[in-house]
Amino acid sequence: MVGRVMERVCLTHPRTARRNRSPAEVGRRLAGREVVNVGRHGKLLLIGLGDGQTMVAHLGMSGRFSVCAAGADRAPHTHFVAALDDGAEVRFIDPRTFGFVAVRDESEPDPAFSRLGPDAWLEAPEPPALVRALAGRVAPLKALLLDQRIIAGLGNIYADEAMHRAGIHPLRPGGRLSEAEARRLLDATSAVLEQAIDSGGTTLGDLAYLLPDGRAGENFARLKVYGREGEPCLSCGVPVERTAVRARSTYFCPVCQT
DNA sequence: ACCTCCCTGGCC
DNA sequence: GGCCAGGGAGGT
Repeated sequence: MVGRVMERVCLTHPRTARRNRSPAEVGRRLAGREVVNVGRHGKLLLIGLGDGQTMVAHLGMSGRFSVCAAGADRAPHTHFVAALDDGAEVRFIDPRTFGFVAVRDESEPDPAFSRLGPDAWLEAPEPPALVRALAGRVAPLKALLLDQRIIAGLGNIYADEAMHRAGIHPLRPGGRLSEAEARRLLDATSAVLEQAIDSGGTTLGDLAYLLPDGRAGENFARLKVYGREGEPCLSCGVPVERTAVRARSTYFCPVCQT
């Protein structure tokens, strides 16, 4: 993708372009730009365009990117299409429109983009730093793991998986995590993400998430607790339980996680 | 620091 | 026909 030029860019849905003034503005500012580098911070995809410009995208709940031939059939809910100079098209498909595609200039920083904590995969904190970040917090650890200002990149599935792997209960007050537990949690986070990445990500039954070539990720079969309410814990055999934290389903083993 | 809302497909 | 899924913003 690096070195490709987005010759024509078309956005149609106002919600997909909501981080800028209009779909037309995003299209206009991206058209003709070359992809200089591709990065990521937490759940934000960062496409460097040079000259202080960055294309920023978030998949939200149901968004996915597709890279295909320019003439290929267009899936429903295709809200962004960029025609590249090699004949391919990059498309953003997002039924629920929780995702977005934006363009920003470094000279006009958006506060919403600058509050992210360290990336969970690329720059995970050391245990003492995590303990400090959680000090005094009484909110359940699960809620704090979903707070992108503390650690960026964990969503509902991987937060549950990491806490299970670390043997820590999701309702534990965040401030009551020892340094040893913080180390276990960070090691677990790293292992859970590595496995998910190696597996191509977690495609659920709704097929909302797919790889850019259309294949499904294989990580669903490797989940230990998420979506397994009532099924035996793979470590101890006790039924996995489900509760709600901040209106998010939270799966855990009542025996393995303390 | 918490609650509500946004949005659609799939499912009961 | 109504409910559920959930990342993040905004309001209280």
